[in-house]
Amino acid sequence: MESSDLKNAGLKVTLPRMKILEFLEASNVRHQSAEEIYRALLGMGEEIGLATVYRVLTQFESAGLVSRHHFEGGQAVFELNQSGHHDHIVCVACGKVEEFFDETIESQQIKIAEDKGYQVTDHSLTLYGKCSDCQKSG
Amino acid sequence: MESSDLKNAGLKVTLPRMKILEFLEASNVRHQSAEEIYRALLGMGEEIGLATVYRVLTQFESAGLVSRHHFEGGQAVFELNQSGHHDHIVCVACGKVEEFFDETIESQQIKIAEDKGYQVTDHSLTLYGKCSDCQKSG
DNA sequence: AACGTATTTGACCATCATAATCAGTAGAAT
DNA sequence: ATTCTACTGATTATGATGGTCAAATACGTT
Repeated sequence: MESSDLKNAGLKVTLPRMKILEFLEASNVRHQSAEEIYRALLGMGEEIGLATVYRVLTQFESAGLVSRHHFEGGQAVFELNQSGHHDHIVCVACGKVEEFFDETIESQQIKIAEDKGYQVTDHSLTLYGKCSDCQKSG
Repeated sequence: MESSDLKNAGLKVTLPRMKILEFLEASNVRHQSAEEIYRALLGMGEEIGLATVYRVLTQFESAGLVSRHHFEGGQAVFELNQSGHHDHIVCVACGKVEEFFDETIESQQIKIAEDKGYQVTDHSLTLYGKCSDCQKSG
């Protein structure tokens, strides 16, 4: 149930927040920009403002419900935090985003940081390349 | 000599380009935003426009002379491509940026991409954490 | 269920980083 | 030196996102 997610996150249960959360959960596209989410909701006949979408997504991020990624290109994309941590591989031709998790890389990152005296709080790893489909067609 | 760098890159040798390249080579700060570079040049008494700095840095990037990084925070930072490829670790407290290169991570990235059928063209890996100095003081 | 208050919303404007325009200027080829 | 074209710089435009504020709404209390 989504409303409990919102309550657990310390957010008042409001219509726009519910709509956005429901949309993210129902959508089969995992990485979407604020603008895309906004347009999708408009297209579904929902009355919502773009500013609200930005605000709510930022609140969701602070609450740990979503993650914000800055791939190449202007807009940030948001994804629901349902599975655990993972990194991304982005097709530079079609924009498709896939996820992966690699224990070797994860532990190596920690080790590197420790060697340099850093306490890691976060990291971002994104691979860019051409997916198999785009290699054939392009 | 810098002018040959510009010629090799297919760029006409002009005063602003020389000034920016010289500045980057002379500076002991390796990662700087367009605005920072602009202000530094102004401070040195150079007459240059901000638009030119942005334009030239973008040209340098296309020519492979510099790399552009989007760490957290609004502006992109630029760095001269003098050493080979490396990744970054950024202190979230003081903003200090260090560089590292790890063969294990590099090869593992290629392997992951290949397993998924991707042809890697690029990647970006940035670790965020607290450096040893900032751990002590805060 | 109705009320009251503090939060939230949405329309609009502000801002920030960066790109585009365009008239004037400066490289470089003749 | 002249001419042609690419470059520069001031300004304006743009696109993503945050701030403002009056109107609307959620939710604890009666």
